[in-house]
Amino acid sequence: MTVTLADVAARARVSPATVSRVLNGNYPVAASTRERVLKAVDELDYVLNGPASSLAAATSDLVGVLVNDIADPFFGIMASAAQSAIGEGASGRAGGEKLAVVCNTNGSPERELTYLTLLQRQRAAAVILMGGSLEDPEHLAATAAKLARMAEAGTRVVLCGRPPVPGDAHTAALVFDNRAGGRRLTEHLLGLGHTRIGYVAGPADRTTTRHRLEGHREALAAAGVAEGPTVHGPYDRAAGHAAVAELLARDPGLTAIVAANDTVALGVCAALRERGLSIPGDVSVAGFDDLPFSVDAVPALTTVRLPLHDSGVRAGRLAMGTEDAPAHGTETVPGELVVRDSTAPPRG
Amino acid sequence: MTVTLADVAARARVSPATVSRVLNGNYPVAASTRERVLKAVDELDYVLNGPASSLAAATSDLVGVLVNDIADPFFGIMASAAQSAIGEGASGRAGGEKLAVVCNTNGSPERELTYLTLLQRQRAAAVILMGGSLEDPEHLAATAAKLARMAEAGTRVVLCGRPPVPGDAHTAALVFDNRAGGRRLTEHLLGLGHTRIGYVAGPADRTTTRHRLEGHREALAAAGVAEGPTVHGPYDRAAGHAAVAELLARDPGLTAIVAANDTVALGVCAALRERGLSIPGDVSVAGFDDLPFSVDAVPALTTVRLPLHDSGVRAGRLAMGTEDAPAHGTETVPGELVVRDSTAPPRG
DNA sequence: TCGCGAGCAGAAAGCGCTTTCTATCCTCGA
DNA sequence: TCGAGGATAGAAAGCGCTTTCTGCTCGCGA
Repeated sequence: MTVTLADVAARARVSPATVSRVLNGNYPVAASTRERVLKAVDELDYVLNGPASSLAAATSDLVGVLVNDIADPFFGIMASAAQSAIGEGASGRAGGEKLAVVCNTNGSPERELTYLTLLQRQRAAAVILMGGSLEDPEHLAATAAKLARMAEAGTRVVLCGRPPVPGDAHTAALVFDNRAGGRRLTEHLLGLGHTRIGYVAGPADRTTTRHRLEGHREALAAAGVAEGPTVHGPYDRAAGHAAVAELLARDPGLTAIVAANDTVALGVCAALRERGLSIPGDVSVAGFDDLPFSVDAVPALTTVRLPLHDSGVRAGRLAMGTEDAPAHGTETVPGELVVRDSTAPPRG
Repeated sequence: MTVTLADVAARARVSPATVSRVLNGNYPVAASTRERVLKAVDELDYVLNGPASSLAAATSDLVGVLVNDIADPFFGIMASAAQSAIGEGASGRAGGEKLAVVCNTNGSPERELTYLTLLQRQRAAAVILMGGSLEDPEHLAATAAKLARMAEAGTRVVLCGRPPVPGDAHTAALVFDNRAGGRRLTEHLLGLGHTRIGYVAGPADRTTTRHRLEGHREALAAAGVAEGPTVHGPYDRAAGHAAVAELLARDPGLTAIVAANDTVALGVCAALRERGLSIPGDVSVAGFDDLPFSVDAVPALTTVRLPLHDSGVRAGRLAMGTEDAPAHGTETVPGELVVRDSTAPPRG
């Protein structure tokens, strides 16, 4: 029925052990023997049985990449970068081939845990968690426990764009400096002369949301400017679109709106236009992340650029063990303010 | 060290067989026994060993989703939809949990084959291939052979947005009617009065590219209008941006440009604006796919909407066996022309 | 010439689970 | 009261691979 190692061994007139060694290339095998084995493999069209080999070797070549929303380019870009870094890691020696798989949690804590368990079942070689996490203490604890357990079992754990787990010093973490980015963005607006600034935030219980918002407030406080209206919602266009009505209702004199991210900002822009307000003439708008489409928006979006691709690549390397973990386990990745056409001094 | 089935069995004072049956829920176990086992599982924090169980059962709970570019929302949306459909499939009986993993091929045939092999190694329960494929005969044959082999071994194979493999009647296929979509889009432009239409196509050797282009040409031929300049390039913004110069150089009198997809269209729009040309005043622009940002572009993009989400969900269900395959294995999924502000009658 | 170690191949013991086949215990119906 | 048969639980044989431990064969120095 299916071809097994033993079949190959028989055909090559060697023992199964030898075939295994040829395939894994971690034990000396005479060139002539190797050749004979390889020929048999080829002739029989043999495919290694992954589960069997993982079982025997007690390791697997799976690397899990967990993202909150795979349809969001924010995650897509990071995941793609990580995946390519992981794929490249393979190019070296035989057997180094890792299967990077991305799992979509949809921001749901249960799914996150489910995927983690499934990955744990598979004895994944590494796991990368991308993007902000929920701040629910219970879920945080559950996740931390699970990750600790996995790390203990030899799975490398990497955090990318998510704050490090408090107690744990063993997982490498690349965290985006959302707070500083948020601060800088608002400082830019304040510098332009805005004093009535609305804020469309992400879901209230996410780290990313909180940090960006805190940065915003820091800037406001430092300048002695009162905080404007804030609305929470998901990280999508519809949320931005819907938020505008509420923001304007709460303060019709708003001259600027900061959005949770670029996607939300696009929604804000659309809603503003529908109301006949010009950008940045009537209202300035700013986003976050600098996603690819942001430069093409009209007007082009002022935003904070995050090194999504680079971080993804580094996360992938960390997962492969190709790159050393940052000094204290955690490295803060700064964002860069990108000023474009959607922000300008307030009218008058 | 690690907790095994036997440990749980010992603690629950039953045989390993019984524990296995409780966990898989496919054999009658007395309620009291089950409870005892579950308690032991919980107390010991036992996690099933995936490889071992896959080996013994000769199946696994992995479902592979291959996409060309995970950073592209076109794929992100489909993959996300498929993944949620696959996750839901689990909700029923215990043990139905499948791990949907998305693999990024970057449009590279080698990587596609590599991932397929890796999935084959893992004895994946199903594989979904998303998006157009390369038209290289050799690669096509290699892929077809591999898929046939996998199907034979019990892996369900689903194609989504990719033409069916010629010889094979066993794999379900959802194919987008790119040709009809392309035709309709160009008919719309012709109806508006355009006769000098440029085309920014995708990579020359992809099915998606060819079908859309053929539809375009059909419309042109039917109307007796001569074909305008065509430029090939990747499916990204930069390609659209770069193509404009060449298109205009070849025919400075162009009144409309059709892009391979919305992302490319965005690049076209940006380049047009940089040259001081207005849209649709000077040049009409049309895209394809109706990605989320297209409605927010200024002007909003005329495009062809593909039911990306729905198709993804259906592909997921097909992979789970939750939905019956279409009658002849293949189903053609139509696109819908969406007319927005980026197209208008040519000036004068 | 003999012995020793390097170099290579094989034997065999699992890895942790599933599943068939068996054994046991009841519960009924006659 | 006895036997048949349903309902559960256990024993044990693998699933296909990796890897340790052994064993053999040479080549070379003494």
